[in-house]
Amino acid sequence: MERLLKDLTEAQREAVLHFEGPLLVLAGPGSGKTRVITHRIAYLLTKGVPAAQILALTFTNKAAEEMRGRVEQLAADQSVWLATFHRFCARLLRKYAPFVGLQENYTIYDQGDSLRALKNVLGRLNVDTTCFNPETIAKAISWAKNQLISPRQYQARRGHALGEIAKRAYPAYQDHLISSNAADFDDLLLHVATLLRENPEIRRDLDERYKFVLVDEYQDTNLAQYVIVQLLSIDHPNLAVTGDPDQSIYGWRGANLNNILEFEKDFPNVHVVRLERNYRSTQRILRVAAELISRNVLRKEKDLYTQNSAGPPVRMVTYPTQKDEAGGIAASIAAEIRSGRRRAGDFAVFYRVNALSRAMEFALREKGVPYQLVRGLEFFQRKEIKDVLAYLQLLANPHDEVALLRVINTPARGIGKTTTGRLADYATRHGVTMLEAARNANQVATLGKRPARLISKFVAMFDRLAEFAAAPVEEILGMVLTETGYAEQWRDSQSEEDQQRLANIEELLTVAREFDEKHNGEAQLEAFLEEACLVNDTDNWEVEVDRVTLMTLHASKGLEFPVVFIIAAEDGLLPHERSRDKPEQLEEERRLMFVGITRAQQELQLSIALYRDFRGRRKLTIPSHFLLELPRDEMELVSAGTSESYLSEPALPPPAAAQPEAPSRRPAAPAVHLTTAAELANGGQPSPAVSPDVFHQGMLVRHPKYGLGHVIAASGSGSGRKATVDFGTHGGRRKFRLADSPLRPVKS
DNA sequence: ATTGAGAGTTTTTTT
DNA sequence: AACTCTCAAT
Repeated sequence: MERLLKDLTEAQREAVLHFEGPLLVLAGPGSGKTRVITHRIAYLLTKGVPAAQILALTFTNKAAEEMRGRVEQLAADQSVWLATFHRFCARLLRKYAPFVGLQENYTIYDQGDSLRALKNVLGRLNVDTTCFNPETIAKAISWAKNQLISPRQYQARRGHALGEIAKRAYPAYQDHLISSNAADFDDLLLHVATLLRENPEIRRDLDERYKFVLVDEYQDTNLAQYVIVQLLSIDHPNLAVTGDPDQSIYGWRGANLNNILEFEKDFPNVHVVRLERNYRSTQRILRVAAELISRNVLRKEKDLYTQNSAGPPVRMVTYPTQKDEAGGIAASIAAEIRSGRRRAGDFAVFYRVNALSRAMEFALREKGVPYQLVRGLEFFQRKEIKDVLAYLQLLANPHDEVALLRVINTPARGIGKTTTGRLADYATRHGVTMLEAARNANQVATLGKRPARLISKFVAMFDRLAEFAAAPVEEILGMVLTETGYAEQWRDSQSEEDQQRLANIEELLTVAREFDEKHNGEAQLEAFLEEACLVNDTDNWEVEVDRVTLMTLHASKGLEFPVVFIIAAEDGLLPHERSRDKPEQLEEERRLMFVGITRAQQELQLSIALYRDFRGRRKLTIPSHFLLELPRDEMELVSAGTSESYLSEPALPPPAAAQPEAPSRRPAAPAVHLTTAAELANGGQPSPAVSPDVFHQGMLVRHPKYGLGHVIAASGSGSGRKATVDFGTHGGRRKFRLADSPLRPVKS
């Protein structure tokens, strides 16, 4: 107990020591929020609350993982259920699926799958998609689900064309999901909310079971999540939520700020703790942040303060072009590293949209500064991965229509749109699944001889696969690849992309093996698929690695860095042009900038470029309105000169000790891109020479200046051997005389 | 049924 | 600039 409380401040202790009854912790940025949650869990455990009665919900796997780690340190061997909302719901639904019209082996559709399903439905409904694309309709349906509006309840607002379409599409889409025994992301929450609402005895059981519910980032909850935690906290109203209204940046995903603003109305006897002291940033940074956020109207006043030092002024830099911006930042980072004052891992660069990362990447590469690029969805969204996983989906759940349609002609086996359309008709008319329809291909009158034969062949192959459905995941995957010959189409290909696809499939096999090992081979196929779609590549981001971090402002939430650069603080980007019309959206953009600013511990630089190339054109920019709202007395305004000065900055020398290469899980197309130590060696000692003959077509190679590339072609021998190498976006294609080139093979 | 050229899009994306 | 989707030709 002593140990638990010793490092806590008065306010933090107050939150930790709160035992029963509702608790609201309003925690400003850098105020030790995670610490409060983890310590509170540990405290509950020492008070004798069984671990099984504690449920802690987060929004990201990363947050859940981090908390798990910290709780384990405080109270080892106590398995508290710490999960994301979606994972918690997914598990619960495995048990209670029949109550909402699903079976236990239901499939989870990710965004891509659900869009596919919607498109199928729209096609069958003959909906005119000229005015509204499927994405827009999907958004409308998703919105309805987040509002817990069922297909039957859905009403279009008068004269709203989109609403009229959604009113037709939503019920059909939902029927389609149910008959496919599938749930989309929104359903995971919607179904659980419905389950709890409509089954009082189940609700009571679960309320009893999870006596202590904790929710992190409560400001980001949507109505469905709100209802779920409320319903779990009626008999045992020990709901403890933490959050910061000023850091709500997911309104566009249905998050409702009122959930946290009105928590006190929901639980009149709530105990409120405010954590306003900041332990992260300098006074100046905090003041800039506070000043900015004070412009928001829809907000609870908060008093942010810190006893940290004042720190240097916040820099506000104007560059001539985006190239100068990227080059200037890269140069100053390189200079700081060279002087030994900072390490690469101390820096982060944030931007509003992913497209802005390009120039930054290029500049860092040029200066030899190692970086990691964090991007949202990547690996599990790739076509080749989704294709292969679709086979597993269908094995786990034969009702899954999206999976069947994806798989039936992949790789191409001559079963086209017309044929699948006829199968679908047959399935609807006879009330069977499409797989069953395919099984009866011979009886489908509309089908010709050849298509029927091809389909039967496919079904036969699928049945052979089905025999392995209970095997370890890696084995199933192996069988899928063998039986379908899916990977063969690329095996002999010369193109770099195809080789990447192969590497990605290899990587999937590795992921499967790791999964099997973790679960002693006892794992369920569904669990693997659940992981595949509920996991995000951002989870792969590594704190430890000594590299500059590049990420969107959204991705930066919850992190901190000694030095932060926010680039492109320009009108149309920050605030984003699509947020300009509505005041509440504008406020969200302001919160987004607030989040970015408050990530900085010691130094902060905001910047704009006078000219920016975007979507293929160069435009004269307008500085962000937000910049006018910052206190000038805390800032230093800099107008950076022309590009010449940056270009003459020398590149970084190679690091003293070669750093061990970070374990990049996805070698071919990592979501977290890591420049390697060798890429750093710009002008450094050459690595030991290799014979030109070891290079061959398809090989992954590394060049000190251009980074990783693939050998497209290689010919000749000995000192005359030449190769063409593709370095992707930044280096392009280049030819080398191998004997004289600094190219080195990369073992993969 | 497959392929390729042209047209149309374009935020953020915890799950 | 880069990507996806559609439609028309093969």
